[in-house]
Amino acid sequence: MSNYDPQKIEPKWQQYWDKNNSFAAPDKSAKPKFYCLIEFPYPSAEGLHVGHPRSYTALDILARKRRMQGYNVLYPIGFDAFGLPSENYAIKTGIQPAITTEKNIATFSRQLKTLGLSFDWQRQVVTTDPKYYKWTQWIFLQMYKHGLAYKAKMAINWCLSCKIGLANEEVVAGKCERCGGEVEQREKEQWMLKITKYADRLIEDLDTVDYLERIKAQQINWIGRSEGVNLKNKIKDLNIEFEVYDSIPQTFMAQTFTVIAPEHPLVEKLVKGTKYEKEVLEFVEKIKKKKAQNKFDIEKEMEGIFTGRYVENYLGIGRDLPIWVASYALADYGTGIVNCSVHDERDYAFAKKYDIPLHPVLFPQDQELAKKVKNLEVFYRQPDGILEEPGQFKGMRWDTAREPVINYLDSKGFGKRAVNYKLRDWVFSRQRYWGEPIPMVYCENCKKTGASVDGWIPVPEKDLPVELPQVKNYEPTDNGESPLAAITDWVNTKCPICGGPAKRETDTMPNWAGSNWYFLRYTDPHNNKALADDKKLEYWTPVDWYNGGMEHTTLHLLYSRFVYKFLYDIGAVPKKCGPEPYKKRTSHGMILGEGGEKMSKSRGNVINPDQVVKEYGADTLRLYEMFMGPFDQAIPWDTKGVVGVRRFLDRVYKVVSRIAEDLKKSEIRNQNLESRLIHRTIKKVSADIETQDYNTAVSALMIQFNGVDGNPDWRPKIEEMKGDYFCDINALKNFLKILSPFAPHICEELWQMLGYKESIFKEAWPTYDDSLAKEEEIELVIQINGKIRDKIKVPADITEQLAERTALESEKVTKYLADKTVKNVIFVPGRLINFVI
RNA sequence: GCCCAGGUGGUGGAACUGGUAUACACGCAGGACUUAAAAUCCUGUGGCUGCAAAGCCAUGCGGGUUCGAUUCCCGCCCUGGGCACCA
Repeated sequence: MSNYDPQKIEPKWQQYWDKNNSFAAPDKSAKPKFYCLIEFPYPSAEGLHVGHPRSYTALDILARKRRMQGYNVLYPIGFDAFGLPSENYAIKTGIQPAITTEKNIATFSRQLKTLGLSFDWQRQVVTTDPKYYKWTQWIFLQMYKHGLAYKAKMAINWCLSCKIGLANEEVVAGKCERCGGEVEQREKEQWMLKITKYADRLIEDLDTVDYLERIKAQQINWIGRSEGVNLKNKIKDLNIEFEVYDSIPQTFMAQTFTVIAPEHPLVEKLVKGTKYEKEVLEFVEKIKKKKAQNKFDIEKEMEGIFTGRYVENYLGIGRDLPIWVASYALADYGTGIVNCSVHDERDYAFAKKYDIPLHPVLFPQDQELAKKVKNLEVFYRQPDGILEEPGQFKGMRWDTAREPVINYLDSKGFGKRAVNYKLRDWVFSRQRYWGEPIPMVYCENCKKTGASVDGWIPVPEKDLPVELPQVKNYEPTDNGESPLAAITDWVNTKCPICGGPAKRETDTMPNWAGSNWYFLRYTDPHNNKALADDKKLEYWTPVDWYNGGMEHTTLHLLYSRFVYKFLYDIGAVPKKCGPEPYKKRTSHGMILGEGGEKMSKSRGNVINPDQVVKEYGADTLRLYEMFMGPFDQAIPWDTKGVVGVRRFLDRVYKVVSRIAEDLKKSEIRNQNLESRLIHRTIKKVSADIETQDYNTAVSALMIQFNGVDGNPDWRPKIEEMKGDYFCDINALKNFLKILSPFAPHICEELWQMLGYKESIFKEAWPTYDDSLAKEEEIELVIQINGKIRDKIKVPADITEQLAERTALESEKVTKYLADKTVKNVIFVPGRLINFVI
């Protein structure tokens, strides 16, 4: 009898699977298909993190189970390899990002392979491969042709230390998400993608998919749809009309002033040539500077200045509204101008500060409070508040008045229904080297001749990919241009329309560009003619189950849904695939360091998966990560827990290998020991995998092996394993089969020891008999007034009468019931009987 | 402030649809084996009182509904995640 040695058996089975192509997914099969997906990693120099295997193992378990259940399973892997770290490393060392990336991918691949994950490696995709990013560029061109990609001068978030423009999503609490450095606002021409056009569908179609509720909630929140009215306004003494967005127009009669965002282009026109001009423009500059530094505290530093202008006869009610520039007005939401009233908390505070007249029209029932509202002593807005104005809505509640008021404003021509979103269009340019070149050229001549409106011309599809040239200097420039701008050979090109001199776009795409659509490429990774073949897309898409980090909910997950919908609309993805890319989306929790803090190099609490595999084995690592706690929660690493799991596998190996040996020597007899436990375990493990309760699945496997109260009813105990003894081999086989997705190597090994020639993964997933999965005998709890007084062993299907009679025989019960009247008896079949006295 | 999770032993955590709170694992204590240690195996292990039998108290806090509440309702407190001047 040899001891469990994962270092020996794990590489052996990894090679076996590799050699036999065990997990290759054929594009045609009589079996039903199942596509499960994990977020492909960024191949960082640090190598694999213990967080990676948490998600990968979870879906590996699912993939292996589905194969055993008779599905044709696609479980692919690839690398999202564009990104800043490689480029920053290149800046420091001069080593090309392509070289670093290749090295890192090799490391990642090696590490992933030691974990025994059942990926189809032949379908690997790498986003930095020109054969891949050809199609990333192609998608951009389609967006451009359909008017979804456009260039705009934008105030962008500029990270002073990375020297790069950041999307709103990359700015966290006013700091750069990557480096934590200061972010300021800069004006720059940027390529934008019109994701806002899909905002409604991105919300509505969430109803058709099976995502965790919190994921849906977060996406809806992020998109931030708001319904209201755009009200018409005219500036007094100037022939300028404008609209303001109002999402709570019930109180329109209360509006007494207007605020405009400091960055709004209209500000200049308002004050031009007036005595207010100098002061207002100085104020605007001051606020802009403050905003840029993100040192703005709204509460304390709400600031404003009067422009000297008025809205004329607001909605025809005879009131002129003074127009103020206010620090709290946003330039890029609604129209950047707001009509304000006492019934908005911020407006109220602002008006109080600058002594602007207010006019309440909404009052509480409570007379005391109503008086205070009237005297402008408090801010007030409640759903059950009663409207005072205008006359036709007098006496209506604030909440029920909403729709009638909107209809009224609409019918009077004061304004039109409008919808606004918090979601902004997606800034798609980066002034960086290590990304997909944006396939556009600029031709001065074509702009003059009118062949192109703005001079921008898409690179013809036949010339794709626009390959990234090699550069010597990776440092981005302070003027905000990509390092590519310095490669004149590359920048200077011919115009595809007129053939004259033209210049290439030197910005590159953000690193989400490649991950937007990688799951489509897996279906047909080597296609040269299309991003993927229609037939293959139809067969595999949509993804059946996608697991990934919660941190990607508003970034990658939303972006890729958008891009997919676009591809679906233009027919690049066949209609048969449906309008949503992922049927089901789940999310795993982070693995924290042993102290409960985030793992990081600086804290010195990083656990290296290689080390764990070397010391305890991949099966132990896998099983431990599944056992450590609820899959969707953050959990600190605990090396002691790893030891516990390893002990379990040691015992399994010891017992099963011994049984296998003795079977060969005919010292053991196979006998059906009628274990009910195995039925229960199969049921529990099967269900838990589906609901991602991996921790309780592992617990059930441990109970199966150790037995209830340490008495396994299907196998001999170790001390009984001598001479002539019995084992329920069928139960043993089933145990190994349901353990195998969790700990594949040890199960293959033991399976082979038991004398089977084929891989255990060719076996069918075990079934169970539901009637046997139930307990035969139960402990019936006897309660008196809800307090437990005794427990008796009875058959599980005991009737109420019998249960009551048996219970009354208990001494403990009679003691309590003596000289008491039983008022009521509650019987819960299979659980308890409760006497109410 | 708003949205979403969550709060259970010394630790990670378990508990069906309102029905035995603390499964499984770690740790700890004791024992077996050993010259010894490690490993392994066995036993015990929520708290308090008690020699014991037994009893009482325990799922963040305070109420409520119920024969019975970790689970449902109301009001708080705390932790984590997301959003945050969105008119």
